[in-house]
Amino acid sequence: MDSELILKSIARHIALEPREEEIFLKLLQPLKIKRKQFLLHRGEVCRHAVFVNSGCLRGYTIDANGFEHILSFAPTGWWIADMYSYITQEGGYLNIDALEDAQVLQLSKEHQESLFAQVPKFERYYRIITEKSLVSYQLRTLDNLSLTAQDRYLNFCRRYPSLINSIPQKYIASYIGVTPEFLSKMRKDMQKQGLW
Amino acid sequence: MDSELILKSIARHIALEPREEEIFLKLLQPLKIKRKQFLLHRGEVCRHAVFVNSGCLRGYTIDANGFEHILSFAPTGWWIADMYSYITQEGGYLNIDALEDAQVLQLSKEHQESLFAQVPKFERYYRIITEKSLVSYQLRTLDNLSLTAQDRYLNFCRRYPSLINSIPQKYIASYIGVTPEFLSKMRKDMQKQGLW
DNA sequence: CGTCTATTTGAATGTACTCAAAAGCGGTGG
DNA sequence: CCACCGCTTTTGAGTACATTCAAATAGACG
Repeated sequence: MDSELILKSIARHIALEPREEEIFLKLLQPLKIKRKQFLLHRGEVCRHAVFVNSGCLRGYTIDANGFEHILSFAPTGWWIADMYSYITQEGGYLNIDALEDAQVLQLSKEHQESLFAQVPKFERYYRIITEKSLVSYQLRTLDNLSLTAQDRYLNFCRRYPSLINSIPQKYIASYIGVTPEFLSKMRKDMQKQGLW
Repeated sequence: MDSELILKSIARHIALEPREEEIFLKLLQPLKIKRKQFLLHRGEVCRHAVFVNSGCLRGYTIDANGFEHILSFAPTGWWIADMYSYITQEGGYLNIDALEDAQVLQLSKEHQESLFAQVPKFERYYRIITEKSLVSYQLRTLDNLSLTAQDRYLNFCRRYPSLINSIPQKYIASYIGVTPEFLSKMRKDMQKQGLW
């Protein structure tokens, strides 16, 4: 199990003693996922928070007309879960699958509670990363309210530069809330305008 | 200072001893705000998280064309802040003002840290309410990606029934991401269709 | 009661979508 | 190693949802 990345990620927010690191690592369950494989289907209970050691996952819904809408990408170094379901332990609304072969570390809800009991500092860690995630969804909400599709795309490129050339364009369209056809046309226009 | 509501609100997530309640309440600073009065201007540092004891506040941005976009309402019993600014203590992007005369309790960032040091349970409380807030922004993001304006309005009515008849309609339009004119037309259509 | 703000209404416009089809690209097997 | 297949991207024409701008009406607060 490769634990270097996750420990580094945690060290940015709280300081752990070797003993505490050990407690934490023992609660994690490594898992390999192939491209297109599902970690979670809508309606299931999300029993784990998942840290991505390598590869890239996505969380998305399917609407009444059968269209996919991507809520989040989780490239290397990110956490992903159906937060609603993880918190309530009721059936969720997200599908989670892999865009590329991936290696992840899973932390079950029970193990997380056990972790909080043994090493209360982790309450702080998860509070802080939840706060940061909250802020990014707030910014995204404001983007959706105030920006044109073109500006949302430019923002996406600034925020996720590593994804632009590593995932199919249609997923970016789905994330920013336009059709793949329209994103294609926008990009063509942007090239003509020299914005690209 | 009226502390009943905030204590009840906290009791839903963590159990406090009388001593701990006392520590907490001493860190709060009560404040009265009149309608249209600002608690925070964009660019300022958000030094307090604010709990609304009575009245209603809103957080919003103004875009490049001068249009307001409401990120959040905070009716009685809710917290509000410019989370980005509160976390980083750098200049924020939100304006916060009162839609009605309000009474609030302010918790400064410094006092919050002091609270965490004295009563670590509060890490848990703020983690949990941040998680819930995160989920609601995730749902809102999915609504923005997948629903028509009419369905976003219907969702708003289900989620904030108390606001529908207590705040000007144009603020609801701003929150769901349409112009006031269009919301007015939608409502008329919905009445014709008998959806209302 | 008067004034200021919010809401409604209508016509013209624009941004993004739908549907259909062609072109491009990448992986896999022969 | 090339050819084929499936998936992604591009292109185009027609359409729909929502906006803009302007003006009239309604409503709320001092």
